[in-house]
Amino acid sequence: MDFILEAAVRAVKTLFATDISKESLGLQQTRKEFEGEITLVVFPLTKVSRTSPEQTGTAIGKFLVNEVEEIESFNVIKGFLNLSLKNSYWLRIFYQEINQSNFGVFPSNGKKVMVEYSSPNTNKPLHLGHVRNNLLGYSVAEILKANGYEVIKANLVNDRGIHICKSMLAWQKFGNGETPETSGLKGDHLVGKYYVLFDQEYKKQVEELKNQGETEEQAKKNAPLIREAQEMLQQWEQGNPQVISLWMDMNEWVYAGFAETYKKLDVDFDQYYYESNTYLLGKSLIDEGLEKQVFFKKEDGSVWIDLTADGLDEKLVLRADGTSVYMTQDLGTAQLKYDEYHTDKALNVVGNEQDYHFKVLYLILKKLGKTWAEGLYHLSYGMVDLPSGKMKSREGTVVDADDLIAEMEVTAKAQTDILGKARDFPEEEKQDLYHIIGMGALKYFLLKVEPKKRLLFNPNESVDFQGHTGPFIQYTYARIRSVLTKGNFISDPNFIPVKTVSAVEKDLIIQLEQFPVFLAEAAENYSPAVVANYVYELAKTYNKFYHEESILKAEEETVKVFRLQLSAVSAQMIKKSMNLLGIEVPERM
RNA sequence: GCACUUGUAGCUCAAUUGGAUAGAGCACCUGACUACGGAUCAGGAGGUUUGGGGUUCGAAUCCCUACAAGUGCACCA
Repeated sequence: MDFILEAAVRAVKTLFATDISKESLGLQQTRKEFEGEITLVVFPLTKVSRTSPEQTGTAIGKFLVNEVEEIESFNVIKGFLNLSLKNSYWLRIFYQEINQSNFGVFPSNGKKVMVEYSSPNTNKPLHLGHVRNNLLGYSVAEILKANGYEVIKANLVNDRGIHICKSMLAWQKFGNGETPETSGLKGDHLVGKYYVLFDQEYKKQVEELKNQGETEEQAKKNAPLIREAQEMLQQWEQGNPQVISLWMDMNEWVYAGFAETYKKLDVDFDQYYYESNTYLLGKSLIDEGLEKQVFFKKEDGSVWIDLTADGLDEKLVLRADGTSVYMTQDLGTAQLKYDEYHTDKALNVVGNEQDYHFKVLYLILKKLGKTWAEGLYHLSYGMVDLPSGKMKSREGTVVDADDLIAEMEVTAKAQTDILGKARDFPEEEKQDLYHIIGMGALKYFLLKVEPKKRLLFNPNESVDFQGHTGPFIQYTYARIRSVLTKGNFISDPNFIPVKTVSAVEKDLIIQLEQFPVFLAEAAENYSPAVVANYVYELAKTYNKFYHEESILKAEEETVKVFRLQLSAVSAQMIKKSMNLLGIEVPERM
């Protein structure tokens, strides 16, 4: 559309004797209710034209029709100059851009980005909140890849700390040697069971102590179970062989469980980091900071940074006993990641409860003089809430990831059975289909919302399969595939181009042409929701086209071929967009 | 208490980054198949964009203020 802007600049210079920049002009798609495809907003130009918006628009419109070959006609409504472009222009866009194999493919931009996501604790199975994280991280990584970045997907596993010791201790005390094999439980669920059990037993002890006259605070500190857990953590840090061995066993169970869930979610990682390896790393950075006088030491030996000048607090970066805190560790991990990959950007996909932490983390790194810290970004997303409020794993009010996935497949099967379309599919294809549709519904549901907004999930109302949903888009794809098959479509370079296009066809071409724009916007905003909304609009436009124009019974063979080509490209763009969201599309459903 | 985020139809979400009469889906009502796949399409009804000020030719969007919800403010991670 640059040529229109350039012509408009010339128009302003000729008509009003003023130089303006292209950037100061606003082009937008013409609203559906008006004639035309492209609209120039002329309000800002009335200052230099010194006439009404209507007169200004008309003057520029006349100039453009005369000067620009591709512009067919114009109309002015209020301060909006609506331009209609010639059929030949839209057909050229279709044949020379959209219908080429490299359409929508961004060349490498030579930049490297790491996307850290998932980052689970190893003391309990994944729940709906983690699902949102995983889908977001995966999708953003794919979107960046499609924008020409080299992407490294990383998973920082939180495999150490007091919470793991709680599961370990409960297992030791009450587990009777239970394993995933003997219990038939998925490893992460088995470990999670003991995490819950710990909490239950711990609460009992606290109650007992309170009955004996201790305050709540005292009781929470003095309960034998928590003391034992703390002791276990100390032993872990000292390398006690029994504790380490138990820790390794239970972590293995959890990893096996996670691997299964990741597979079902279809997410993957190029690099794993383990906090048990990285938690000590930050200490050299603490020394560095002390040397540079970015940090200061208090009398008790603890190390702090004063961020009050930046409107934040004083923040502890190293304990008095010399052990590392969360911040120490994350400073170290950030440095480690940079040293290994020298990335231009690095994202942390982490919930918005940690907004403050990352703000501080990035600021500290900048103060330490790490220029690469400019490329760090916290992709913060809202919590997933239930109608009853927040999910709490210890109170059993979580929506478990594995249960949810299974339920989605059951619902997908039920829907498919009602419609009866897959009745004679082979059994294996049916199973695949239920998974594709169920996950399509779930993933689309979670990704169509802007990341930073909180998400309400009602487990009692199953996720929709109609309307603004994943299955709607999948259906559109499957139907196109069906038409292409029936029309014996093979992409043939020796086609005869058509000369005219209908209104819907034009809409569809415009929609398709927008793909790279939205793809770039999705990357800029780190927002899969942009892609989700785009592909929905595209599917809707295609469906309208499908209903209004006959493809296989087109008036002429050339028109039929054109419509098949248009359909084929639409299918490709739908598939491509859905894949960016981590959603598969079925060939039939 | 302080800080950050959010507030749009009954419900779930959009709004080309300040542009036209605020758009979709679900739910509700009315239509469209002797079929290129009805998980679709066409139409109806539904709004003081939380309230109040301000900036602007123009505000859901920017500023101020009040309210509501969420999150954070550990020598936990």
